[in-house]
Amino acid sequence: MGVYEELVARGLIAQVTDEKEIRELVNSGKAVFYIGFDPTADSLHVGHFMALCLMKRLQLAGNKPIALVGGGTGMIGDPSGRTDMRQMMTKETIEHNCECFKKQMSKFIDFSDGKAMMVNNADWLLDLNYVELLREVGACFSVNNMLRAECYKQRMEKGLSFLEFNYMIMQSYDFYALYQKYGCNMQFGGDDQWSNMLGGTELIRRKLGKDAYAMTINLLLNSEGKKMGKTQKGAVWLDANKTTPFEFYQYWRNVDDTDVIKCLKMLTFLPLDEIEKMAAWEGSELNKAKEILAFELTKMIHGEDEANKAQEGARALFGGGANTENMPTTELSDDDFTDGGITILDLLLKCKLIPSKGEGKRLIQQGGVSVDDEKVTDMFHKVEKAAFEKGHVIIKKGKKVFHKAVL
RNA sequence: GGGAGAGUUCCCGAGUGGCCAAAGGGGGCAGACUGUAAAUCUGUUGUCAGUGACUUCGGUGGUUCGAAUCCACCCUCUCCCA
Repeated sequence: MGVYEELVARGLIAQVTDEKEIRELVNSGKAVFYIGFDPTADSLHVGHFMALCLMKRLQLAGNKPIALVGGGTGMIGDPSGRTDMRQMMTKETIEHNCECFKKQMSKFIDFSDGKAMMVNNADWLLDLNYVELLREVGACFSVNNMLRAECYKQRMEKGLSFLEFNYMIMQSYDFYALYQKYGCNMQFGGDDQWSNMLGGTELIRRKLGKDAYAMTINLLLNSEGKKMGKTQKGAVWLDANKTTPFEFYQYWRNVDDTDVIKCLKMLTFLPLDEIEKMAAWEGSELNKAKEILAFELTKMIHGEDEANKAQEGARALFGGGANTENMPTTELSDDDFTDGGITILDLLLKCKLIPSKGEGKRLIQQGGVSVDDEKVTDMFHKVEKAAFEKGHVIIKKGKKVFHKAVL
């Protein structure tokens, strides 16, 4: 089985421009491909991770990846699939984010000995001259076609500014530039990028008379059709400071039954036949598969040590015993105490477990708070300093959120 | 440039002088049931020292005892015409 077949079997491939050509190119390790990442935040998230995995898989098969950081396209903002305009970012933010991306990427992809490259499209996009650009590529784009692009559909109703409309041209130009500079003959991206990518192949064909290919990856959607890797707090980040390894582990440990196998296939490097065996598991047995998924992913991103810690921590907490070692922790100082104690509401607030006292009261009234395994029923409850004699106090919010407060 | 319409709480969306911290839905949070799952059911969902006070209906002023609601100006967006 070649890489291409494996990608198909894992459910990663969404659309391709020319299946036969691409299969041959990829399987023979002759592809020089790029994936673009726009610096919309200071950390990569799960969606990016999937793209990086794909890069890795292809690299292992002998193909050469180019990771493109969108220092230039980030100045425009991609309107694909969005209903409103992106907030414009300052140059400084973009540059900062690019740096963060670079660091994270080099953890996954081997950039040594020219096995892979990292480029920034700011290097060529920012120097473009408007009139020259129009004369060079403007004639190659049909506004009629662009307006028909699926990814702008929503924006045709709510409004699309000229700024964002140009995003497709910038991305197409990237592909065109990379083709000429580095012989990049293929582009990968999320399925929402399809029209932008076609813009690039079209441009290369028209300007250079050469064929280039595009392939999109299925977006990681859960059974309800929503993008995975998002929580109510925002994205699940790869940066340990933004999403702790434990939180990261828990996110995957808690995916829906219906999504486990799909995630294993799409995100992990476990052999397909192993995953197929897990697919036969039923009922609560699936919990084992979820543990494997959570462990594998945490290992890839935060290393084996962190993955072990997260797993042990989770097992201990949910298994009954209290392993407090890797729990999120808040340090309290003497100032937080009055008359030798701290009220439960202040304590929750201090640990950032509640955004307001009103919410804290509700939690307590509904029986969602425990301190050292004792349910708190009184909203004026005071935690005495004596409770900290052993060094810490364990607060449980709801069923799954544990927090340690130390003095 | 001319004309029409819209902007409400996390999101969608009712409300058109006092009974409005603002219907309904979604989402979130908590409880029950479970497998740290889903589905379902229940409660809850502006802030605070909670029989009360304070801030919130695009912005700024105004009318009024009283404004999300009326008036003026401004900003943003959509649609039609050029």
